[in-house]
Amino acid sequence: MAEDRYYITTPIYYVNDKPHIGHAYTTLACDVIARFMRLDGRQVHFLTGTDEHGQKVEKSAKAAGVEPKAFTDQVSQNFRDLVKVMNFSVDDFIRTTELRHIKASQAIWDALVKSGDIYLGSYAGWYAVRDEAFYAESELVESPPGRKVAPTGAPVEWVEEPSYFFKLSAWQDRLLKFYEDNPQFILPASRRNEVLSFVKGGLNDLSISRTSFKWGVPVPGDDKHIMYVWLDALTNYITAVGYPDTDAPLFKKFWPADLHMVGKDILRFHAVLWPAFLMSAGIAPPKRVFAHGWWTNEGQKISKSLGNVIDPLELVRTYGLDQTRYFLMREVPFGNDGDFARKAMIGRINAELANGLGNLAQRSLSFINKNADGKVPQPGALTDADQAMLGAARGLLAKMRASIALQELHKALADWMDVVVQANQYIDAQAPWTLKKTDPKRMETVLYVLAEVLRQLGALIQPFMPDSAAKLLDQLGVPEKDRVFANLGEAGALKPGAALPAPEGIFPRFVDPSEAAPPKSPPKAAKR
RNA sequence: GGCGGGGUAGCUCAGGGGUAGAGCAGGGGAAUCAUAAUCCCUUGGUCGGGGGUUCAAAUCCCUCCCCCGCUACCA
Repeated sequence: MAEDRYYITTPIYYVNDKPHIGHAYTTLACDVIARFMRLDGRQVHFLTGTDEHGQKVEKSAKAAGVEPKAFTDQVSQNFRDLVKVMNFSVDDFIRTTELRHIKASQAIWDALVKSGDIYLGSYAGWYAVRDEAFYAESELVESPPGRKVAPTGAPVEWVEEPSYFFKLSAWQDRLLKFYEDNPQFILPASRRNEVLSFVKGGLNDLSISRTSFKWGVPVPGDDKHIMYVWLDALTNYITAVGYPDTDAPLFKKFWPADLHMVGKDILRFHAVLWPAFLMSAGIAPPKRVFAHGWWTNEGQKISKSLGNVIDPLELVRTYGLDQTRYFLMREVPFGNDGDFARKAMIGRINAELANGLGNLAQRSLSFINKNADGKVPQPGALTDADQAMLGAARGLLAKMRASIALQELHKALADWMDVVVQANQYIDAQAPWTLKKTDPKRMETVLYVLAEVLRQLGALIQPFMPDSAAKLLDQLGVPEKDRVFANLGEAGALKPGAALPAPEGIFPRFVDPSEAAPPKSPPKAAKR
């Protein structure tokens, strides 16, 4: 029996960025899981938000001539807009500049102090003014020989500033034990290995305060310091459920979180620092951190300097919302890096959505509309073929549930697609258009089976493509309240005789504008 | 350099001692309910190179070549 609650989070996004495909991808994966869990009967808390502190924000605000808070009010809106456009079903949107978060951050700080894991020391290192960054001794390069500079070529100087430290070094063994006791804390497994070897290599204490700028959460009792951004940022996950009030209803219900979804670039902060902070503060660590991969654009690494950043809003405009959601979840084994190729996108839309599910629904439903009086057909005795078809559709939930539990989102879609293909094979093999003339009763049975299969397919695709799934279920006359997974299988089977609305297309083919009307004879350049 | 993962059909990848697989692409055919969508059949690979163990190796061992990830404090 599955637990009836589920807490899932995205990272909080750094407001200095414009939302790009990476942000959309992370939150989309969470949205799919959150929707799946809700439909599967769980109470879900789905959190996203924005990280609004740090030196870069302070600088950007200054450059824009406004106070940091006014600046972040403005830019964090971009991320709230993304939530709307992508149809993300978030339950809470947290901002690190909110009072509740500042209180929570200071509270966890106090808890770390109380546990004896914080001490005052000084942070020293090679600092490059030009890069505004510290570099490790090992990162420095000699150029020209004898003179050490940053890998970026910037000159460095040795600087020291007072800083509070977290005794991370003391947590190595406890972290390793934690990983060992919770083998699925880090997924995919390959990432787990990386983290393990990193921790086994030894941990240094971590500088967790700064004095060089002001835009952050003040360290309790020492206003000259602000908290290190990562300690501040990670704390959002408990802020949102009521910390420091560990008796708060949300906290008691939802902590520890079931899943922190993150990009592979920030895995370590979540898989090493965060559990150490939490355990030190006497709070249970989350159950899982999943690190997903990155996208390339037509085989090219994405970067601002290359100018090939993918704008999710643009994708939605061009290909449609559900098509975009489907492609991102379907194209790549979740966890791996993937390539966004226009050709692949169009291929998926047309082959799987338009020709696969769309056409299956259209041919089935319009046949019912024309030949079964526009009502749910009356099934007779089921043949082996019928039962095999129904069995495949009704067995889908269990398969998809198993995949979603391990964040194998692509696998859930592959299993779903298998049933779409099987249904197209079924309709061809049963040929209701022939049965219409030879055995109308049998035809009704076949059509009923098809309608039932479509109902399962529609319900199960809701987490991935909410709007399109709703259209399909509308056409099957399934009331909104009956679209939860508890109604899959025989429990919520369609009632023969129920009137069905006239069907209409769900997924149009994507016609590539650049190929739509090829010129008959390419105009030859006039030579003269 | 160290640790880890990988190199299998044109493309993306699954398989992991016993007659080489899937999807897409390519070729042929059937059907005409449907968004000209669908279905069936099919071409195609000495499984990175070399060596070894074995009755038998894509699969185990050795070695070489190539690719990718991680190797601490920028979100």
